[in-house]
Amino acid sequence: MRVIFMGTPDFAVGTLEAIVAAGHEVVLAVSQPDKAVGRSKALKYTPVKACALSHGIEVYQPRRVREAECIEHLRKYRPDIIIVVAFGQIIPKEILEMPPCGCINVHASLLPQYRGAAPIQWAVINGDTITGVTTMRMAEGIDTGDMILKEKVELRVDETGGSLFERLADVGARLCVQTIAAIENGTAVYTPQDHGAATHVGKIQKELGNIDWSRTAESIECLIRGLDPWPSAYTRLADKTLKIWKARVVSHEIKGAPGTVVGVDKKHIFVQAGNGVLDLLEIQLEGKRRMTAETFLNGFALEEGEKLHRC
RNA sequence: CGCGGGAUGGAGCAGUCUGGAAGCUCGUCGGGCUCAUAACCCGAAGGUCACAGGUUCAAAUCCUGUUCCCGCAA
Repeated sequence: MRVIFMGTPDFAVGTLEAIVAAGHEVVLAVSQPDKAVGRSKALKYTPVKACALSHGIEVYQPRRVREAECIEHLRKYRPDIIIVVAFGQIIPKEILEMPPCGCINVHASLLPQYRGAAPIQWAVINGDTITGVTTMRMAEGIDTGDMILKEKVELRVDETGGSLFERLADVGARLCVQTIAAIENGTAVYTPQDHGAATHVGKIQKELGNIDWSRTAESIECLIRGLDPWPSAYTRLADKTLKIWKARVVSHEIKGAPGTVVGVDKKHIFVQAGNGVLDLLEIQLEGKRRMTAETFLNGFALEEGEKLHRC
């Protein structure tokens, strides 16, 4: 099939690779404009752009796909199908109706749950035990289209946003190729979503990682994993930002006010949460690199009774 | 040149302001204690103080340039 692929971040790259590997003719890759990134503020290709170029696929980076000029540009490529994976812009009706086989989206949740921007992180943050990937034929609303294929994925106890990202990206790539095949040979079944059961999740705001120590130890631990590797859960220590990369719930005792360091030994930092105690296992102080609590304590005199607080 | 922090034995840090003998907490190795130990005690090895210039009788420390790492911002 003649495919137009629309996507931007790493999550979409595997799917693009899989479509190419499946032998489809990707006639155009559409990605968001390159952005200045990193300390040097250098412009960087989006992951999808980099991948497309390495396959010799033409790349198109409109600021707004809904503009008439962009829509007409896409039409010239006469796609049979358009695949959209984490593109980052709303696709207008004209494009949705353009290809004969429709616009297919790969979404990293079990729809109708977690419609919206950051389903992966939220599954971890909410402590879910199961999530998955759904492919659908896109409709005008956000993630409201009829579902085609769905695959469940179980979350591990140490699942992070990053690890789940990779796993779901793999599943999504495979599912997308299967979906295209089903559409091509006419066996695709389109199942409407139960709109009444739908839930929505928004973009991850950095501020979400600002730890509220009065919350339960379990929910903080899930937050830490969900926001790893980006944007990370953090708190404040010695007037500096302290990122927390890994922690473990060790008890449900209350020994002090939320945020209080209730115990320190050579390898552990015990912090009071709302309903129990968290052992901080891997942390990163502003300006320093990420390290285990043991390593951190070799050079930092952390005293029991010290307070961690919101920024 | 967006803002800021940093580079010191294998790891994490102090020392830099106020130049003048390399320090702390660990790890490693050897020995001791112990039923035993990741615990404790004793001892040892291990560092061109990121790199390149400069100032000085003397530079980890002051000046100039370079490289790399990290936080913020995007």
